[in-house]
Amino acid sequence: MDDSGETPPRSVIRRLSKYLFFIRQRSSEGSEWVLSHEIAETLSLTSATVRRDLSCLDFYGTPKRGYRAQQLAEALQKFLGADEEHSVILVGAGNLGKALALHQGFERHGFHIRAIYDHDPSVVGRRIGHFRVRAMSEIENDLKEQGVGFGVLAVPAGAAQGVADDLVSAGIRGILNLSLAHVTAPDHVSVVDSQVVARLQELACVSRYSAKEPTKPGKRK
Amino acid sequence: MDDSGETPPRSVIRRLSKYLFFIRQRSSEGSEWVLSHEIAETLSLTSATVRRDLSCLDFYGTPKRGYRAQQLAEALQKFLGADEEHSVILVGAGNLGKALALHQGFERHGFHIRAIYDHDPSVVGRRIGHFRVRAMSEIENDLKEQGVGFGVLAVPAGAAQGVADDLVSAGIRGILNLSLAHVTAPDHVSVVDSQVVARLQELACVSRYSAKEPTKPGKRK
DNA sequence: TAGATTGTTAATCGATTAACAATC
DNA sequence: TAGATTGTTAATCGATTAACAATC
Repeated sequence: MDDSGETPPRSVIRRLSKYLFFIRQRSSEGSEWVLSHEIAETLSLTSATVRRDLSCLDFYGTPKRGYRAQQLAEALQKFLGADEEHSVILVGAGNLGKALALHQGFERHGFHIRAIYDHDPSVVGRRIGHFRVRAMSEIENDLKEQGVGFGVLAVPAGAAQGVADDLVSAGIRGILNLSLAHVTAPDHVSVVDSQVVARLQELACVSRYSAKEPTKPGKRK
Repeated sequence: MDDSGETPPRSVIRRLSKYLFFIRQRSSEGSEWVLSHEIAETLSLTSATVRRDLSCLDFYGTPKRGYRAQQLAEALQKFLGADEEHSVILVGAGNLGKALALHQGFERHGFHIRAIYDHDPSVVGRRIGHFRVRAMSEIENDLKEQGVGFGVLAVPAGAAQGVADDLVSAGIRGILNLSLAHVTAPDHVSVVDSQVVARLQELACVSRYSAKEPTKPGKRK
């Protein structure tokens, strides 16, 4: 059943994105139908989890046939907002910020970088791709004029919370935090973390422990 | 008590990294002691979670004083392997791979990039910083000679699983997957995901739903 | 000592999964 | 129809947290 109104947990949202990715692929290969246990096997899950996750959607499968791939993809896109265009501003024009600005991945998924900002006066005005780095002080006005959605924090850890506060008071809708600092915001502004180095550290730690337990049948896939 | 031998869940490992980050900061500011509820408040957790997490360590606090910052930092470093140097190879010399190679963050946390590989013959041999891109076919020998630890997948989604398989058979210890594809590996090789665009999608989805529920006292911080 | 914080147990909460009636 | 898969309930599992004895 459709629990409209209830925010699904992040774990579910994350899986739904993966389902969408897989189903688009299957659909482009010409499959008309997809089964819950096919999705599950591909993504190392159980079919019960897949069916339960899909029950968030206002879309139903057909016993014995499965889910219509094309239509399921559309329902997922709509639910996730993956069919919409989003505006993004990038704060921090260091190596990381530059890389993101030049990386095609954002555009390809509907996230359009509207501007890049930096604190450092000697960086303001420089070119990065087709952008010219703007001063932090311009954020507030820019957002007012353009009604921008999300802010990406590619600044040093020490500066992250301060910048986040500025973005919040400028009316940002959500923050993607790439710094190692913990960033908080009021309830109406979501914060999502994405730190490559932190994931590497996690990998190093996980692998050191799994190496210690020789060949215990693995719980962690 | 110290559960040595038990692999701690990834959620705990992730938090422990954050504790380490915070405690180093506190320590560098001159604090001799840290309290569980200080850590908790800073990171939006409860003090019970912090104390329970820290009980994985072979290190104990002192009732009424808290934890010695310097020593707790050392215990965390040792537990997480954050005091060790790690070798990493990078597969994929596109925009993302280039950015990581030039980004100082890896080095600064003890992850040394040993080599960069690419599938495309027209890219092999090119310079990226002080690296020269190597051919995929050289991975196996290189790993044998140098005993490399972790592989970072910065390749297109369609190529990810294939490259992962190659890394596994070459004896890699763990894989950091930056592609949108789901990647699997045998139990003894851990896979950790880190996809910036996926986190942006998550943010867009979360914020769209939190916007709908007007001012219900927020569960999600 | 009195008061506060730790380490840990037991209770709660939420997420995953097994199982099965409904159904094509 | 017989067989297979969905949607959903109930059971299980694991993670978080409240609560408190131990202790400095």
